[in-house]
Amino acid sequence: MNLKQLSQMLALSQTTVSRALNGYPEVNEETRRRVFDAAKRHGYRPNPSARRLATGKAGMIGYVMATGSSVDIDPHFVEFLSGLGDYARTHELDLALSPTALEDEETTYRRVVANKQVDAVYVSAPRPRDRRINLLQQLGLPFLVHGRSEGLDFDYPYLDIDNEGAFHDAARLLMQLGHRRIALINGDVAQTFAVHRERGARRALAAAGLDLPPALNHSVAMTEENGYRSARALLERPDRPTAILCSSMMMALGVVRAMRDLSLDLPGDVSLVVHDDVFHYLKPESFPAPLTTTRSSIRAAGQRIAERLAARLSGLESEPRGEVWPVDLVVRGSIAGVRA
Amino acid sequence: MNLKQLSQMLALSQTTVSRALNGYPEVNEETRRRVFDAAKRHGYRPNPSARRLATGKAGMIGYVMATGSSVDIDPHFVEFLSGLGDYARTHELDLALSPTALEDEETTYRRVVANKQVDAVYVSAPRPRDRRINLLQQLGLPFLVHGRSEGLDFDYPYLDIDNEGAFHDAARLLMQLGHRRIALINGDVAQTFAVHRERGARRALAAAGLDLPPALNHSVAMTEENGYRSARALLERPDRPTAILCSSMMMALGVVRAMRDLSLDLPGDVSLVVHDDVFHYLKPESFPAPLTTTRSSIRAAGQRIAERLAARLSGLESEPRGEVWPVDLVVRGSIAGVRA
DNA sequence: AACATCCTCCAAAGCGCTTTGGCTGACCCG
DNA sequence: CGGGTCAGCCAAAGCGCTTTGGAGGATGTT
Repeated sequence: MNLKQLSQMLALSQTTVSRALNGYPEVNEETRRRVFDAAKRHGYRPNPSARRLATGKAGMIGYVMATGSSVDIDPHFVEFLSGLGDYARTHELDLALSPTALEDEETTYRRVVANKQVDAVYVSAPRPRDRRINLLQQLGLPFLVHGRSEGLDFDYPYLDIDNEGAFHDAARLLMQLGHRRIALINGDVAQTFAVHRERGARRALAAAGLDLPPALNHSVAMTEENGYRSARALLERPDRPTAILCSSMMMALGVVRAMRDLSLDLPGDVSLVVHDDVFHYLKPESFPAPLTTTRSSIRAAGQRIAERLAARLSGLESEPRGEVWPVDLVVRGSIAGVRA
Repeated sequence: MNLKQLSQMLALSQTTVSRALNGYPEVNEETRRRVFDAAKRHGYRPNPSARRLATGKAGMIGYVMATGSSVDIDPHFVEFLSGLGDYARTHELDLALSPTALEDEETTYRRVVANKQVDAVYVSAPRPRDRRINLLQQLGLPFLVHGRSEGLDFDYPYLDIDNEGAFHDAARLLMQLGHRRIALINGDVAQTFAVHRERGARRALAAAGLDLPPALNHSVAMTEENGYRSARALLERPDRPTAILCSSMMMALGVVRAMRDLSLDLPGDVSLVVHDDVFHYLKPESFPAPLTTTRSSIRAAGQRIAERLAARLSGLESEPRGEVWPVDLVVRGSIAGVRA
């Protein structure tokens, strides 16, 4: 059943039927009603390909996904997708994933734009001076960044959490408990979130006249194994830190393993604060001591991003607004006052 | 730059240019060459929307993704996506994700088909008598199943690993080491893979005249917490099992936590074999004792599935062929002979 | 020399929708 | 009562591609 058939059925022109369905004002309400229910009765659905061709709108949001043997997609991505889906499914909004080699990212964005495959894209894991953002700005494709870049000379729409504030507060709390040697096991500082977390920790330390020496500042890919290695390196130092800030639950697994290997008690010997993105499959309570965490649901972020993206598509949102969510600091048993 | 412009440029008809580009035979090789390089020089790329409308082919593969508060997307999905992307990016094949509420799955599939949004779909996490497979068969949309269903009265294309064989071999190995009370902490038996794993374990046990009593047979969602709970329940029994087969690394984390809480030694008190889907962020070596695993890379499966899906799109593959991969049994330190 | 055959290429008709640019008749106003 | 306004509808022109149904020559056949 297509437009033509439907309009013949109703003894109306395609124009009128199309307009009725798309909510244009120049059609009698009575007629509109007739059209709507004939459409419903016959299960008419406009053909998206035809509509795309005519309007140039795709009705999809896109994601350019870098893959390849050197690229490990973040497990966070799934959680994010869940959130995106939560919103999108209620709006029949689909997501187009365009896989790309890391080095062809730019080409892929250009292809996606040239082909009008999507109306907007979201970009994740932004870096300082992220080239993708520059590119998208210049290509004029609507986008939304999950996270933030830095050092860009224009505004752009994003949704980020207050990573700096979170790690600042966490560090301050540790210092209030008497800790002075605090280490950071961070994600890759090529990514902005990691830069921000380091900055937050430093700011808190600086407020007490303290420093974050390179030896106590690790930046690695967020895997269990890297968490383990970093923790070993830190905890085997003669002046080992009495507290650790850790950027991911996965790495935290490695940290507690290292502590065990070294027979260190959590939180007796070392306090631990971890950032928790809220996974259903691994919770802060599942550790030798329940973890104190900076918590922010990545899934909720996915929902919000889909919502804003949809708003941009329908023209409800247009300014390059940044949105920063505060982060909960949830105190549990993995921190303690420093030993006398 | 569109077809019309390009053909004017070449003083040829659109027909000829289109045919030249699409490899039809009725065009002079000399002409074809001219066309090809004019196209390249001017960066001509056919507009996919137009092509879709004309041909009815979408050039995308689809995935109907159930989301919702009651649905937790599997972390395995990311790994799978990586694999799919590895292949797809070299072929400019995009993936369309259609989020859906669990209860609207059928509607969503129908929508996707009616809209001709994709040329084929893949379905994951199949269940016995999976209704999606029936539906797709009946709708005539090409598809490929990752995993297998059961109890269907027709053949369909799938890629699965030999879950039954894997758990059979693992159980047999444990018995060769003298174990007699072997427990299973399985995924949700509503899913076929879990059914197969149970079947494999049972078959091995039966060969030695042994049984898998309900008390030793747990089927739960594969989270750390569930792994912990199941392990606690098992290990607090007076006649606790001396070995555990576990369906996921995440659950295995819970298992070792339970063992620790109960001061049980791995592998001294309890042997452990775990299925490993090969994640970069959590490895079998990251456990109190390196885990003996049944190993099969889910990422490799993703690659292969993309490859077969592409073959189906281009008509190279058409029979409903099932493909079953053997699973490695990798022996590491988490198993030991049973104590005297 | 007349006719059949290829080989190349082309004009034009879709694919199903949106949108431009009217047209018609009812209603209002001076 | 003639002209203007406006609501409501329509025909037709795209959007950019593929594909059908030839057409025109060159070549080969008898």
